[in-house]
Amino acid sequence: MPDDDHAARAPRPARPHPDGSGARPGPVDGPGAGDLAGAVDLGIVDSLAQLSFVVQAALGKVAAGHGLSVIQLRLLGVLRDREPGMQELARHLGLDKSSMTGLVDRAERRGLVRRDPSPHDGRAVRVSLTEEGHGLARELTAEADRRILALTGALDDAQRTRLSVLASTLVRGLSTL
Amino acid sequence: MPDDDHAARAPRPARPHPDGSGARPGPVDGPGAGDLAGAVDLGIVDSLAQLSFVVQAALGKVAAGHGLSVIQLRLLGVLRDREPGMQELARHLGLDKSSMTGLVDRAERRGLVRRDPSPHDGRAVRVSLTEEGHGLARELTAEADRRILALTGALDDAQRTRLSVLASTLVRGLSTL
DNA sequence: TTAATTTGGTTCGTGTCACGTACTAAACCG
DNA sequence: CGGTTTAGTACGTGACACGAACCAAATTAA
Repeated sequence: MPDDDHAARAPRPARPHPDGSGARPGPVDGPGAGDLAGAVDLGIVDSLAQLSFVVQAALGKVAAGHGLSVIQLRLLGVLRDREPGMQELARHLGLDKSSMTGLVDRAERRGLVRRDPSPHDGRAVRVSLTEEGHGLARELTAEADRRILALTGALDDAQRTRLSVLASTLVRGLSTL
Repeated sequence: MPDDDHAARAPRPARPHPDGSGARPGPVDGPGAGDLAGAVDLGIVDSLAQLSFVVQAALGKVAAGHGLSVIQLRLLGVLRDREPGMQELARHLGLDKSSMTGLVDRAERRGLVRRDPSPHDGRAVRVSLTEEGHGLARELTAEADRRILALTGALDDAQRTRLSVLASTLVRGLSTL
């Protein structure tokens, strides 16, 4: 097989799907947004939902290629430039602290991550990447770049840039609440 | 915390995060894309990755609000305008057929979904929404609309439309491979 | 300083999700 | 008719996530 599926694990919608269909009446889609010439517009909601599934699927494949889950990939990503405690890690990933134990346990068992006692706080732990973890993180980053870039194949450079700026603006707008 | 979160259940990164950080050196980011005036541009890869997590988180909260997972929400979404067999359902969701049994079992147990024998094929099953399932699907759709729309708060109408068109184009470009 | 409380982490039990393998039965092919 | 595909299920395994309970160090209060 070329590259696509079969690698398998983690969600990957062969056929995209927002939270459902794809050919639907269009719920909110405010004003008469769409129906330009031959342009497609699923509406902001469906388009973003579908896009998110597509991107997640891409990340899932990258991770699966190395026997990892998306959450493990995220973990490595966070640790690339940080050395947080379990609590902080949980906040970064949006998980409960009790979920972190197992997550880090599994990563540690694979030799990707290390747990060191915090110098300042007797209870705390500092989680960091091992050498192997760093290497893998680099690979994953590169592959994710390639895969996600490939997804934008239908766009020309100008469109890609616009999309990037819009998405960045949106995301920034949230974190800067 | 500002935001809201706490609703809780199912994956939901309160703080966005692509595959990791957020303040990173920027891996591939091709040419000298970013750094326009005051504009932010995380690069196409990071922006899409982060966006996907944000959207997924939003969908996760919608689902969690009704005691569902994202995948269950997707299931209901697919079934809104379809009455597929287990196999076809698996294709739509990008899952293995063996995963479907449990997924549908749980949905059925909650009274959201029904399994009827196919009239034409003695082995096959037709999965469909119950009345309750339809009602819930409608609610979820409406809430997802609201939530995702809210995410785009940092964008004006023109930007929202552009984002929608670009995302649609990207997604369409994939399904039309 | 001691007592009470907050904070960082782990443990445990439960439920969901997804996989792969194995298996039954109906449908199809030759 | 016999052999093969096809639709679904059953079973065992492992990852993931949660909440509640718990310990120990750290911080605050009395």
